[in-house]
Amino acid sequence: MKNKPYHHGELRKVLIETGLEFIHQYGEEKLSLRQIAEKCGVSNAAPYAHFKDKDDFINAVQQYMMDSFMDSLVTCTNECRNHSEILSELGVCYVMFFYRNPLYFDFLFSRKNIQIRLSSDNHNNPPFELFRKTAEQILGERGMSEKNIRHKTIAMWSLVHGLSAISAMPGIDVDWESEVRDIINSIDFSEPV
Amino acid sequence: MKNKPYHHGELRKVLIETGLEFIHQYGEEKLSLRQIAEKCGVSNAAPYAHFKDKDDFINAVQQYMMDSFMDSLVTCTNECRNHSEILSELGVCYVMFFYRNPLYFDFLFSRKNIQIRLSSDNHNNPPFELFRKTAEQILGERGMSEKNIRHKTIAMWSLVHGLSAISAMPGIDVDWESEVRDIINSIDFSEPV
DNA sequence: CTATCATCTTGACACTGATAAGATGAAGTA
DNA sequence: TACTTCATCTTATCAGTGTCAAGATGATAG
Repeated sequence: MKNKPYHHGELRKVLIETGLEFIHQYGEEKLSLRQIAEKCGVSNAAPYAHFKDKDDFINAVQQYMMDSFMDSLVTCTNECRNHSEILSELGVCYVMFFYRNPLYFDFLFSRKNIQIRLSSDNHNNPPFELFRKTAEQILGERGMSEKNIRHKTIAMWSLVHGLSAISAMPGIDVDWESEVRDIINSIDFSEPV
Repeated sequence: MKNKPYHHGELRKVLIETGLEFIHQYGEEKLSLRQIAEKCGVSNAAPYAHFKDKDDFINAVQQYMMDSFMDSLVTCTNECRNHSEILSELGVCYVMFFYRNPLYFDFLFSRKNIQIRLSSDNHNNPPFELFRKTAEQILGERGMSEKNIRHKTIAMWSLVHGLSAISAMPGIDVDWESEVRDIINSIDFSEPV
């Protein structure tokens, strides 16, 4: 039980977690590095020992959040027993994550943040990569052409991503999860046109 | 040719247009009201005669941008000659708007901005409303059930909205428009499952 | 010609991100 | 033990921001 030791010990980690909690409640645009530092009981300049600037800090928080998002997606695919439903289950998991954490959506996918994470061929987007791999496997087993697989994959991810955007908007309080499942299942992705 | 008259004349309009141009180039998060005022040749407090605060200004710019976005969508539906293709053409128009103006996407649809525009039943979203009306008309003509229409409509809008999110990401330089058309057409929205 | 009042300027305030200079103390070295 | 080193943290300071109060301007109406 330390009583304010001069060296915090795990300040970097605590700063990130405090920032994450703050964004969960108030959103990125309200975040001030000085306030986060104060909440952690350190001076305003302390964070600069661990982060180059505010963008660097925001980036670290985003990395942290992206990891937790990816964890829930991977867990979902591992737990899914019915192989044929894995794509739609992955989609529901994706959407519900942002239904539960609406303020995360803008933060994770805003152009300002994502341009750090996307390479020039836009294939360095972790959730999209997971989708792509899963979809290619499922659809490939059914003998779909490569071009068709690509289109279906992008379509499936776009649908899910767009549903997430809706889920992150204010004022949705119906039984959204079951409707999301119905919507995703209402589109047949498995057959070529 | 006025030489700096004390009263600008149409400052409000010029501020909005300057803000729009700035966001087009640099994005919302870089925007400073003082800089916009300086670009317009007025003092830092001048905007406060026309806007309550920065949020109010941002909101006005967003309204302006939303109107121009809606204009291009409505024009698209009016110009579409082939009735059966109207939905997919509307989708392509939607997506390509953000392909041409990537920084507009976050600005128009970020939770921070959109919560001003969405009522509690989330049916006050102009582009979604246009989609809904169009889809209900097209799909209704084919005798689809009401529930199915709702699901297909949300699915179609989600797909298009998600594709827009991709289009607004950096590093997409292939022949995106034709691929977007293929992707949208690869999904059959007209038949119930 | 005068009064009104929206519009604009000046000057100030608190807050922010950022940096420099110095204080602290943990960990290694003699 | 005593000394050195160096990442970590504090204090002080800077420029830039949103915002407001007080006052200057001048278009417009009476």
